Amino acid sequence: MISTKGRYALRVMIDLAGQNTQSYTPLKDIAERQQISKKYLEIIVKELVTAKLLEGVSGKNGGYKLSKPAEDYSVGEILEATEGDLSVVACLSCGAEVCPRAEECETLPMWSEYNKMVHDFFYSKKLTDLVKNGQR
Amino acid sequence: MISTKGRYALRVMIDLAGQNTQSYTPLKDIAERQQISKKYLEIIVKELVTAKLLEGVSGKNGGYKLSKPAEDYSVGEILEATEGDLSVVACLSCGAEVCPRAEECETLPMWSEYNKMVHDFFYSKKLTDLVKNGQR
DNA sequence: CAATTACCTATTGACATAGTAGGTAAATGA
DNA sequence: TCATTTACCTACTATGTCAATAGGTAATTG
Repeated sequence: MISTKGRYALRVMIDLAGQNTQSYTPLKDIAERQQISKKYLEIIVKELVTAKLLEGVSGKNGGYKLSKPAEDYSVGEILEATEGDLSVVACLSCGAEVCPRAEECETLPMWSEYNKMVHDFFYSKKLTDLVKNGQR
Repeated sequence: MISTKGRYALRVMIDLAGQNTQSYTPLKDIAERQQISKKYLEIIVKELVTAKLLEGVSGKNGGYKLSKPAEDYSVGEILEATEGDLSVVACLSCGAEVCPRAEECETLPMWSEYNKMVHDFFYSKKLTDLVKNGQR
């Protein structure tokens, strides 16, 4: 289940993709437009900055902007920055210890297949695909 | 993320699919074969019985058995019985209140598409598909 | 009637989720 | 220089879920 964190992150990115690409947009404006608590967004946006998906600047006329062209973002990278690993089962997570039953596990092949499907879905989906859908 | 509950449920079902279809298999045996705490399995199996996927009988020679032929089970129905709704975002869950932003939501179409993909994946996957994979 | 089995209620510790509260640091414009 | 605006930082909290464990009762059979 995708949590609000990842979903809000996506909405922030979509919002920023619709703004002027040169100037910085204050979080306050985004929070108002998206109807999301600004305080909570601070946490989320911070993670996006850490992941280098956004740039932030303090002070008057400061705010956030995309760190690359909107069409270069996949939904997958945005979700992973906030939700962490997109793995669908624990034993396929990045840092997971190797399961001793892996060889004989009857369900592992299905989980791998599912994992790949989910990964491919979100990485082939681009941020700009969403903006277009919304404007229709 | 699929939790242990759903994953264990699936392994119980696979285990039972490999047993005699007429007799009842005690949970103790399944727990030993699958290396899962019997106490924890009790909770899971109970939900499978409630969902009519399994039949249980008390007493000597009692235990559990499938309530229909193995090939008639989809992975989806087993997961939903234990994990609850397979919905990938809160606003697409069964009993969710209608989101007031649904009309203008730029992300909803993608979540719907994702939801359908996940649903189709698990409902087209059959219990017997897994057993075959494991025996290979 | 004793053994075996399912079935039932309650509790626990650890962790995640979805925030809130109240500050400090940096940049700008007057 | 200084007030304002903004990001950035640390800490806290309430609620809920996960993954079990504990200790019973009820049903069935030999």
